[in-house]
Amino acid sequence: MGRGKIEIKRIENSTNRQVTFSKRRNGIIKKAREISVLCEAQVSVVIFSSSGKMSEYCSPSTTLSKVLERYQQNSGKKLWDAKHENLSAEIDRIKKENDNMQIELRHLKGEDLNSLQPKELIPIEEALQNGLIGVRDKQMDFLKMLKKNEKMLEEENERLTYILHHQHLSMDGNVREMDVGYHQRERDFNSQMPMAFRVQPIQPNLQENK
Amino acid sequence: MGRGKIEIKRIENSTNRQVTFSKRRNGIIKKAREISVLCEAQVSVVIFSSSGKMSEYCSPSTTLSKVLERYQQNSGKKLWDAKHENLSAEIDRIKKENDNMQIELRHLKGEDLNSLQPKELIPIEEALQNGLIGVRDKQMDFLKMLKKNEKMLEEENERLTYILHHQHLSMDGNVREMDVGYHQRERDFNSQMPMAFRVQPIQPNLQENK
DNA sequence: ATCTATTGATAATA
DNA sequence: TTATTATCAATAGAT
Repeated sequence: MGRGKIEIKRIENSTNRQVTFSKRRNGIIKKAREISVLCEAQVSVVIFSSSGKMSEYCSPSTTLSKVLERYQQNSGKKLWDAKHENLSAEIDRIKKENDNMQIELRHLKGEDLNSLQPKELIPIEEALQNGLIGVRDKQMDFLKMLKKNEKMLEEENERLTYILHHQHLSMDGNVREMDVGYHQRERDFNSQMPMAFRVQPIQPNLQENK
Repeated sequence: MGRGKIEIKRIENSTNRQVTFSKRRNGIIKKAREISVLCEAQVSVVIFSSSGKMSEYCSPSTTLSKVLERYQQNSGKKLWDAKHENLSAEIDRIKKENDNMQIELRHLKGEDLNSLQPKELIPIEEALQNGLIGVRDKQMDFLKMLKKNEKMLEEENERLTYILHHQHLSMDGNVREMDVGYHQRERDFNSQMPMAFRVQPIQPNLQENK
């Protein structure tokens, strides 16, 4: 259909090829539109030129996603399942990990022990003992920090009291102003100290045995 | 193109519509094939008739999946991401659960405690103590079972010894045959007992404190 | 892009 | 569905 018949094989002339692509692509999309209207068909067309330019057509009654969904149902072929399966496999893997940890946690909390053999209780007991040792060591560390902090504060207090006392002796300054100065200094002292070292309102239970 | 021009609008006659669908579908697929060859284009066509019959064409140099992958890259549109996102969201959810359990486990094992405040150590300590109580209770249960089992065996032994003794007194039977009979009876006794109650070669550590 | 001779597609029909 | 064929539509090559 043109000034001469052409063989259906690659058009060597690049310009011709591009021109022909444009014309035929328009033709295909027009045909797709027509069959959609004439026959109530659902059509999707995706075309990439050799240079990578994309064209598409999709019937107005649908979307490419819907067409492809239907394609998968109809053909049984899988378009995206490689990816889906990867994701699903990962989910399974993580869930299994999850279950194992859940079991381990329950055992450490003393639950579901009936399914275990006496032999299996030993490593759990050891883990719990080690854990308890670790936690109590840490609590002892905190206790030491608190003691140290307390001592520092006491010393600072002493120092400040000493200064205050000397100022009382050496001049007739306003006592209320001195008081403000004292609190200011204390605030600075605390704000330079890392959180963990400050006096906490809550005292953790630091007894070795309850 | 035909015996008469037609308007591009739904063909009311169902038979005509079906015939026209067939012809035009073939036409489109032929055109798709031709542009693929002539212009080195990558084409995918999916057509559903109004009756639901599916037809497809895809350039031989590619697959529908690849075309669609390219489509997504090129257009930025998302074809399957609803599903992907569901799966990805689940993965994220489970991973988070996983991480939390991992942290809990590490804490219970006395690891990574430096990131915790003193206050946070308390529930961990309590959990460990409870766990230890649970495990040791279970071990005590096993111990009691073993003791009970031992006692039963001792009593049975006593009984058998008694019988053996009486038989020695009352008749001149072959001692070796009696011995076989004794072992046979013991085997029956053991095989009727659940696994957990039998004497285990490994003795769990049942001390309250190491 | 636009033109147009020519081929190709297809509507009506069987 | 397939075949025929008169017509219309698409397009190859030229501009």
